[in-house]
Amino acid sequence: MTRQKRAVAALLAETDQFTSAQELHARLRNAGEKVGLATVYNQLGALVDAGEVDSRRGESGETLYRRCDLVSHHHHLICRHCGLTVELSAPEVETWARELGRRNGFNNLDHVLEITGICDRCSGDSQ
Amino acid sequence: MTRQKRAVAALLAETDQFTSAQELHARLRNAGEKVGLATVYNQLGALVDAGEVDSRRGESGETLYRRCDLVSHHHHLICRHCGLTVELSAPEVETWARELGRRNGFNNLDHVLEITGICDRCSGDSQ
DNA sequence: ATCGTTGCAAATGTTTTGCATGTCA
DNA sequence: TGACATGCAAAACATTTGCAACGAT
Repeated sequence: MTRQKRAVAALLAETDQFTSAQELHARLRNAGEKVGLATVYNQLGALVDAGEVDSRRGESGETLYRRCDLVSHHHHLICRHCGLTVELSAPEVETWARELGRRNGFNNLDHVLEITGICDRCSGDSQ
Repeated sequence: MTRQKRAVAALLAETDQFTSAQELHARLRNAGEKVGLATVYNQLGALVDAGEVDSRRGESGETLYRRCDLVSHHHHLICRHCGLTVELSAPEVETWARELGRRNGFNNLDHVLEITGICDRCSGDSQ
């Protein structure tokens, strides 16, 4: 358990939006933490493998990371404006996806579902 | 309407798996077509904007392209082994996603759903 | 002391861009 | 001809890797 490991974990714990490795690294640097970019990538990869962090690809191609609130399989509802993220359980969709895959002759099914929109806070604002 | 434009469109027409720009370019070259990589990217971008081609990000980070069969909003069921792709309409999921977003105070909802699995052909094979 | 972690710098791979050239209409 | 498409080479990114120095236990 190194200082860098702790720093990355701590930053993720207080961030509830999907964030790129580059940005997390920049924030750590700004906060005075001396952490290498490669280490940030390393840690994020490890945390994803450990199931403690979710990752997804942003539109611009970078990988975005966020700590997991739900332990089990879940989906995200994400505000396109401010990045606010709500984690969703969706049993109906799970069943539906598995069933539909099976009906098409597929095994070993998995799926990714992501809902995006503008949250009420951002809709309300003049933003 | 240039020769290159036609070549890219023709290749996409006869390809029904998601394919990277790099690979499409390589195939065009192998087929004797003289097309620049930048032009392939250009064309693919234009076709995506025109709604004639779907794009998604592969696991390794590149963008994959495939001609659209369905004009309207739809989803994909993709074989992780051979890349076989089935286009799906899923009204239940559309409604569900919109409703769930609204219930969380989101407007302007959109979503992405992708189901992956191993198709029967690939399951059957020793592959 | 040992062994995994770190972090720089360089490599990798994809996509974009600048700009001179070619080509369609 | 005149505007736009092309395509090379170089730039711009995100990410990975090699490897020597470092630090936790």
